[in-house]
Amino acid sequence: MGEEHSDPFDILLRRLEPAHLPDAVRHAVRKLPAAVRDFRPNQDVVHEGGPSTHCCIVLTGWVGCYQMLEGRRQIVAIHIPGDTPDLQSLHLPEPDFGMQTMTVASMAFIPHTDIQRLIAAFPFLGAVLWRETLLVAAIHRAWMTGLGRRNSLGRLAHLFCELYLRLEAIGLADAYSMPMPLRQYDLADALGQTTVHINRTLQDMRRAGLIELEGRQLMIKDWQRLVAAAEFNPLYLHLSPKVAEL
Amino acid sequence: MGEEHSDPFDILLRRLEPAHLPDAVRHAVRKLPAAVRDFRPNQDVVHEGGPSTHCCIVLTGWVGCYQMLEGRRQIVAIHIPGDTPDLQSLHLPEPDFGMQTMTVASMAFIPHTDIQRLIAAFPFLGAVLWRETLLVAAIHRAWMTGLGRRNSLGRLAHLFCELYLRLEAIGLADAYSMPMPLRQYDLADALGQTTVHINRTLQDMRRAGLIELEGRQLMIKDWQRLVAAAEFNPLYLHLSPKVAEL
DNA sequence: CGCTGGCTTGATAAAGTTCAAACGGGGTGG
DNA sequence: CCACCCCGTTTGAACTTTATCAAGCCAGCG
Repeated sequence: MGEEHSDPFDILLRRLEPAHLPDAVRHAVRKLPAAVRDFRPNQDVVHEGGPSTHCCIVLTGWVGCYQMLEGRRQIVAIHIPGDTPDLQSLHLPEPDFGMQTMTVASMAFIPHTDIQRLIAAFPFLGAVLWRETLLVAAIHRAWMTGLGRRNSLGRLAHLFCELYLRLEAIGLADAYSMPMPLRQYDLADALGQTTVHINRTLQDMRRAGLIELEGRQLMIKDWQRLVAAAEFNPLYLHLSPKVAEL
Repeated sequence: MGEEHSDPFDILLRRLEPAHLPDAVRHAVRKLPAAVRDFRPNQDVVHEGGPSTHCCIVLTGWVGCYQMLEGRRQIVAIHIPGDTPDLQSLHLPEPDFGMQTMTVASMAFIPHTDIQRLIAAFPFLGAVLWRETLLVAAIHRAWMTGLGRRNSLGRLAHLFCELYLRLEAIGLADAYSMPMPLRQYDLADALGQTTVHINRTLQDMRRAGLIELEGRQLMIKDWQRLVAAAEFNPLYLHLSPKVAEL
């Protein structure tokens, strides 16, 4: 992984590319002050408690947002490079969830004040960031439907379909092959089940020839049947139209 | 219910009161063109398919947002008067969910173009509406955690706590008594369970002295124990501080 | 070589679903 | 005014899915 020390905003701007930000905005974004921090896996991303003062961008690695109940964890979002997991803190500074790395990861932190200033100067950027938060909410809704109405296999299948398309959109997956750094207990906590049951369902999926999964790499063996098993409709991801190809 | 024919924006502005919109903005909002429509219960709120061109405001009654899977429904949001269920359509015009009235209801519809114009003129209004969509997402997260990690009683208890506070905030509930127009099958579809099971759990809650529920009216008999059973933390609703009183 | 973290297996229990039928109250039409 | 019907609720019994508990496995690493 020849990780060249590039501008931390490359990945964000790539993510926002479909919005066709004007050059002026792109340049202004690049001038934002970003504090980059590196994390180990399973490390909490803490803002020293209290109201948030920064937003973060995932540069590399995967990050999960979660809520805790007595002894139980629910992962409410999984973020990949280019994502902005806590943009909501701009207007809801009191966080309602925690963030945790799922892998080795690096993140950039940008003060709210600077983002606000930029939005004031470029209202279009505000709209683009607003849209980002709406996409997160759309994914939340799809997850709710999975948690409420899909069985174990459907939930796993749906998550794999979603993550494949999201990774593919940023160039981190291709040819039905993708990284899958999540542990079985992460999958369990994202899908509202136990590790044991996830393990058994994964075996079912392998036996059914839907997927191959080993060494942190997931291969989708039969996209059509996986989509069918998931009752997956990519609409909610609002990706560029070329997804229709699949 | 002496339903005076008042300005459709009263309820919205009341909802947004904590934001302290300047008078100029309030007046501009009131001048927005609003088409008011009345609905029967269980009626779909259709935008004639295709991309949305309007946003709606719930004026009276309750409205649910839902996603369908083969033969199964998941309610992903419940909206009460003053709520704006599809603000997200401003930036994600392709809807990823349907809307359905849960009661007799009336709604106001406002063209995107007019809202966009107003946001351009008053960026502060844009921020306030953005925040509204973030609140919806925060509620989504709380629901996910319930769907994934709470048992039947916890889910019902949590929903009742949430709805009580939301209704109380707009003056539609008081003294631990609130309207509960949702049918048991609505509760089931919101909480990812079956009507039969919801029915049995409701009986448990009554027997435990947590609630009284009859004639579409819910009385919370023991707020403290209901909160405990729900593991309810009102933070995510971002209501005014006086909620701390409870 | 022995630990550790994550994966796998088995047996048992609990929570929730399914199917089917009955109940009950409010509204309607004869 | 009564009978009926409809919609939502309630009940029962059998069944599935998923959780729980506990132990074993296995590969990579220090």
